[in-house]
Amino acid sequence: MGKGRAPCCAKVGLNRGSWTPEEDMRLIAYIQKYGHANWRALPKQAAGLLRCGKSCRLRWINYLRPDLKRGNFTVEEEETLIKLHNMLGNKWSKIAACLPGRTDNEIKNVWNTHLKKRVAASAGEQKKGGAKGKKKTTCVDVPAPAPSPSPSSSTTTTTTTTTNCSSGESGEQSNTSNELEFELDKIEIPMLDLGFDLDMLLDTVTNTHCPVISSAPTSTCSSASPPCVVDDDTLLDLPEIDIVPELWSIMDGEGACAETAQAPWSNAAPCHGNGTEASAATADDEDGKEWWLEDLEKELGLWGPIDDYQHQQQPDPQGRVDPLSASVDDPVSCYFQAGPAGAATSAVQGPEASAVITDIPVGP
DNA sequence: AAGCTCAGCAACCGCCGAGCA
DNA sequence: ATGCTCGGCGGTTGCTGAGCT
Repeated sequence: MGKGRAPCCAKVGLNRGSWTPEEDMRLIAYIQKYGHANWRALPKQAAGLLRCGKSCRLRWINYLRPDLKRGNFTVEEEETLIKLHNMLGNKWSKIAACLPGRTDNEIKNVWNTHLKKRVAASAGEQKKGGAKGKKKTTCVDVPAPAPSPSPSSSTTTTTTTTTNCSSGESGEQSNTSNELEFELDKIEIPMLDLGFDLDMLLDTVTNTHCPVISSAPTSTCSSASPPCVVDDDTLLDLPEIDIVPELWSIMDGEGACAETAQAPWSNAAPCHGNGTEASAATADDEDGKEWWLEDLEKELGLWGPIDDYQHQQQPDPQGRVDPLSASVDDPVSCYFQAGPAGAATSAVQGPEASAVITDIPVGP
């Protein structure tokens, strides 16, 4: 199957590399309005979004999705990840299904950068002077077969994780669902603040559908969940992105979404990494609904007073200028130049204040 | 202060399975 | 039954910033 498949996109004329805030906003705006039933058609329909569908999908799933957690992994999450990896191997999507708000890419990165070493160290300690010359790149990274339950009796530290340094992928792939259930049954996973138990995990792993996610106020638009169903009326079964209505006014130019969409999940702001800025944001936001946009703006470096933002747009020592600054003809760029926070605030105060933005073409 | 190294992360690449005509 | 399209997954790459010399 799938042989002779054409590239997902013609690589000519499409942007590559890092996403610009403008592209992010276009993607968000489009998905908010039309959903993402067809990733490949999305860039064509979202005028001005010169990205291949795959790229859009990845960007959405890994970065723009509103139900993403941001910030460092908690200790519980790390331990959960370690144990799940021990059971599942490099099945990042399945692991991600059990870590709400975390993406497979993020998990993969965390594993490769942090946990792999930690587990390696733990395994080294456990072996107590055993073979010390482990090859960093091959050991640990190899998916470990489901270990014997005995080491898992300890519940707290990562030393319970066994590391299989055999080469190849012999182990993990052999796990059947039944075997997995068997193993899962015996392993206590510290999902203390994740709010779900082993049964739920079991369901997650066997069904590739995480009840934790689905039970959350957000929809199940994680990378491991079924695709959102798009209906022309309801558009999609994904959480309404809580872009401030003013932004929609700005984007649409016609105030199509001017009425505040009280998203059901809006009160359940995802866990921000360090809570401090989140709490500050929500404190400033009386409705508690603008956290996500604020967070996104912060992530995009767009957050802050206009002066600050404009200051950011100064050429760096290498003389590089943010592309947004260079494309002042683009109304979207103008919007970002002015700073979305300021623009949004202005929009609240008066539509004419944000009149610089007339339209972001997000429709087909 | 400058250069170098390394860790972290976002994005890309290629393959696979499912679904459909 | 076959071939194609599409979404999804896992591995890898490359950029960037922080830390070190």
